[in-house]
Amino acid sequence: MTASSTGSDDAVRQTRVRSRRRQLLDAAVAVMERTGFHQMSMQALADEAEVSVGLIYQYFGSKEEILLDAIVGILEAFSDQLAPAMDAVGDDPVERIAAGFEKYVRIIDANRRAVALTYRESRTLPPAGQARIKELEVVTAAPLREAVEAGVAAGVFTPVDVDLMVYDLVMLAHAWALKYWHFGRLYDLDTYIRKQLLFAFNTLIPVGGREPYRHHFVLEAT
Amino acid sequence: MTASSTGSDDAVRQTRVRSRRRQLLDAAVAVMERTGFHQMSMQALADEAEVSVGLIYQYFGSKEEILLDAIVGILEAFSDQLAPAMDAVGDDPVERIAAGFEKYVRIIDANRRAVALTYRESRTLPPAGQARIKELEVVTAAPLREAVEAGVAAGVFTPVDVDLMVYDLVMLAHAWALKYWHFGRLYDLDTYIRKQLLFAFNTLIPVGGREPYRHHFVLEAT
Amino acid sequence: MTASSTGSDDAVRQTRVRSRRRQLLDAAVAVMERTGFHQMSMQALADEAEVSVGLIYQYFGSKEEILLDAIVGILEAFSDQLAPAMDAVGDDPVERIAAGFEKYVRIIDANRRAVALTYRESRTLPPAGQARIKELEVVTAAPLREAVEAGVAAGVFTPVDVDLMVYDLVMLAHAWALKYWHFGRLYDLDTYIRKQLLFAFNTLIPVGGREPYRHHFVLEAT
Amino acid sequence: MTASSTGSDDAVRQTRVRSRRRQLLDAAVAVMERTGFHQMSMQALADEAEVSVGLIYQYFGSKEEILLDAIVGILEAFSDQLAPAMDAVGDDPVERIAAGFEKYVRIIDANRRAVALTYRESRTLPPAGQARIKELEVVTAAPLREAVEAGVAAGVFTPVDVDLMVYDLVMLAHAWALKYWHFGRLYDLDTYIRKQLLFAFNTLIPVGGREPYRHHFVLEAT
DNA sequence: CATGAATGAGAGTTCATTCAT
DNA sequence: TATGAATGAACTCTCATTCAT
Repeated sequence: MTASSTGSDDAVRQTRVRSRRRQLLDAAVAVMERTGFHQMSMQALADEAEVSVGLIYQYFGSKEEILLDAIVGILEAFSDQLAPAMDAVGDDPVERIAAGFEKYVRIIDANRRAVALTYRESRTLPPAGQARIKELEVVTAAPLREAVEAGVAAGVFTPVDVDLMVYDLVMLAHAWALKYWHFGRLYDLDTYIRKQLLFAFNTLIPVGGREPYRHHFVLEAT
Repeated sequence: MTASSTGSDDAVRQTRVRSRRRQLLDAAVAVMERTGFHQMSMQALADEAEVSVGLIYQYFGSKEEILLDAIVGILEAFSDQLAPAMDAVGDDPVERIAAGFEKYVRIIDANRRAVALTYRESRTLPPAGQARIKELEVVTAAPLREAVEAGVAAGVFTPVDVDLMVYDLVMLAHAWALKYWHFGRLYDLDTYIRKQLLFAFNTLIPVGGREPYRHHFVLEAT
Repeated sequence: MTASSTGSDDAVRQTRVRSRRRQLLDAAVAVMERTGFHQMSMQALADEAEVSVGLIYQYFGSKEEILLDAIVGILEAFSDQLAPAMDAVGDDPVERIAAGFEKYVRIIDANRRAVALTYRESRTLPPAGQARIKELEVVTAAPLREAVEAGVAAGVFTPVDVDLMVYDLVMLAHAWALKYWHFGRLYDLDTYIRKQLLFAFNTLIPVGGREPYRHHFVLEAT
Repeated sequence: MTASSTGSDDAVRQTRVRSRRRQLLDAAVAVMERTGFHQMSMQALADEAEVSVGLIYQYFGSKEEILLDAIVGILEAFSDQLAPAMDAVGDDPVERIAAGFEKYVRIIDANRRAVALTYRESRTLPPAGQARIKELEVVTAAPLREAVEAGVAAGVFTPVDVDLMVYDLVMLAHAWALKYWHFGRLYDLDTYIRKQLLFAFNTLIPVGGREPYRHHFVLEAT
C-alpha cells in the first residue's frame, strides 16, 4: 500500500513537475519575445508565470538552462509535427516536399517570434548548448532531406546538391520569421509558401517533369 | 595664417575623432563577436581598444549607441562596394546579378561574424534604431533589385516576383554567415556562391535562355 | 482560518517593512549628518544599517527617495508633538506660545543635525519634493500660528503681523540648529529658549500686559 | 630695462590673474545657484565661464577651493559695504542699527541665492574652511555688534544680551534668503526690512525712549 | 512545495584631475 | 597662457541566486 501509494505519488509528482516546467517555459518564451533573454529578469519571469522567484529555481538550475530548454522546446515542435504532416500526403516526393515545406513554414508562423528568439539568443548559451541546438536543427530538417533524396533517387528531381537544397528550404522557411517585417507586408502566409515552393521547384523539378504538378506552378507567371 | 592654422586644427581634430571612433567600433565588433553585446562590458571594450573606459564616453553617448554605429558601419560596407562591383561587369542582367550576389556574399564572408551579430543584436536597439537598420538593409539590396527588374523588363529573366527574388538572394547570402557552421563545412566560398547562383538562375533564366550562360551552369549536375 | 492567517501574514509583513524602512532612514540620517547627502554612498548607508546595498533598493526606489523620506520624517515629528505640548498648558495664548516655542526648540535640539540637514539638502530634491517640504514646514508651524491669532483676537497680544511673527519664531528656533556652533557656546538650551521668548514677547505683549508674566521676563536685564 | 619690463609684466599678470579668478568665481556662483555645488561639473563651469577645463586648474587648486573662495567672496561683500553704510548715518545707535540692518538685508537680497548657497554648501568644506567661514560671518556682523554695544552703553538701548540680539538680527536678515519662498510672497524688500526692525526695536528700545524714532514705529499697528 | 527577503558582485556611466601640445 | 583628450576611481542601481521560513 505504502509502496503503491508512493508509486502513484511519484507519477503525480512527475506530472506536476512537467506541467510546472511547461508553464514556466511558456512564460519564459512570452517574456523573452517581448524583451529578449538578457532583459528578462527572473522577477519578470516569476510575475509572468504568477509564481515566486524561488520556485523557478526548483525546476531549473539557472536562467541559462531556461533559455536552452525554451529553444529546445521550440525545435521539438518541428520534430513532432513535420514527419506526420509529410506522411499524410503519401509517397510522391514532390507532394512530400510541398507538404513538408508548407508545414515547416506554418510551424514557424505559429512560433514566429520564438524562432527569431532562437537566432538572437543561441550564442548566449555555452558551447554544449549551442551544439545541441545546431544538431536539433539538422535533425528537424531530416524529413525534408529524406524526401529530396528519395526524389533524386527516383529520378523525379534534378540531381541537385541535397545538403544545399534542404538548408536553402530551411533558410527560406526561417526567413518568414527573420524577415517578417519585410515579407509579412508583401504576402500572406499561403502566398509566401506557394511562391517559395515554386522557387525551389524550379530547381528541383526538371522542365519536362513539371506537367503533373501544374497546380504548383499556376502562379509562376505572376 | 591664424585662420588657416585654426582651420587645419579643426581638420586634424576631425580626423582624430574619426579614427578614434573607428578604433573603438572595430574593438567593439571584435569583442561582441566573441561575447555578444550584453556580455561585453565597457571595461572589456576599453581593454580591447587599449583605452580607458572614460574615453569611450567622449566618443559615444552610450553602449547602445556603439551597437547601432557598429551595425550601421557594417551595412554601409555593402552600400559602398556592391554597386561598383556590379557596374564593373557591364550591362548584362545575368552577369550583373552574378557579380552582385558574388560580391554580396564576399562582403558577408569578410564580415561573417559581424553579420551574425546584426541578426542577434538588432532587437536590443530602440525602435528608431531598428527601423534605421531595416531601411539600410533594403537600401543595401537596391542594386540587386535594379538588376532583376532590368532583366525582367528586357525579357532576359522570367517575370518573377522581384521582391521575393531579391530578398531570397539576400537571405541566401546572409545564410553564409548565419549557417556557416553548416555550409562552411560543406563548401568553400566560391562553391557556395556558384551553387546558390545556380539555384536562383533556375528560376530567373528561362530554359531556352540558359545557353549563353553555360559557364554558370557547368556544375549543375554535381 | 486561512483568511485570518493570511491577514496576519500581511500584517506581519507590513510591520517588517515599516521597521526596515525606519532602520534604513535612521541609518541614512546618521550618515548624512556626518557626510551630507552627496557624500553618502549607498555602500556607506548599507554598512551603517548593516544590510546589503541591494536590500536598500527593495525599500526605496532611489537615493533621492531616501532623502525625501528622511526629511519628511523629521518634519512629521513636529506635527506629532507640537500641538499636544501646547494643549497641555491650557488656553492662555502667552502660555501656549511659550510652551509651543519651547517644544519646537526642544524637538530641534533632539534632531539638531537632522534639521541642519534639511536646510542643506532640500534643494537636491526635485521640485515636487521641495514643494512638499515647504508645505510641511508651514503646516508644522500651524499651532503656533493659531495661538498668535488667538492672542491677537483676544487683545492679549499686540496686533502684530501674524505671518511675520510666526516665521520669525520658526527661524529663531531653527537658528538653534543652524547656528549651534555660535549659540551653543553661549547658552544652554533652557537659557536659549527663555531669551528668545523674551525677545518675541517684547513685541507680542504690550507693556501694560506684562505684569502677569513676570516669570517670563525675569532675566530681561541680564 | 628687462627688470622694469618684467616688473610691469608682473603687475599686468597680477591684474589678469585677479580678473580671471573673479570671472571664474562669478561663473561658479552662477552655476552653483542653478545646480548646487555637487551637481556642478568642472565642464559646466568651464562652459559658463567660456574657458577650458584645464584653465580652471591654473587658477584654483581644486573644485573645493572654488567653493571656499566663492563663499568667502560673498561674505566679503558684507565686510566691504556694511560699515560704510552705517557710518553714513552718523552716531545715533538706533539710526546705525536701522541703517546697518537695512544694508545687511539689501546685500542679502542682491546675493539672495548665493547666501542660500552658503548655508547649503558650507558643510562640504573641510573643517579649516568651515571655520574660516564661521569666523568671517562673525566678523561680518561686527559693525552691528558695536552699534548695539554703543547703544546699551549710552543707555539708549535696553541692556539686552548683545550676542543674542546681534545674531538674531543676522538670522532675520538671512531669513530673507532662506525663506524667500515664504517672505517674498508676503512682503516687498522695504516692508520686510521695516517690519523686522520694529520687531527688534521693541526689545532694544525702552518704551519711554521710542518717541524720537516715531518714524520707525509708524507702521507698528499694521 | 512554495515564498520572497536578502545578498553582493558587476553593470553602465560620470567626473575631478592631469598633461602633452 | 590655454586647450581638451585622456584617465580611472567611484558612483548608483540591477539582478541571478540563495535560504530561512
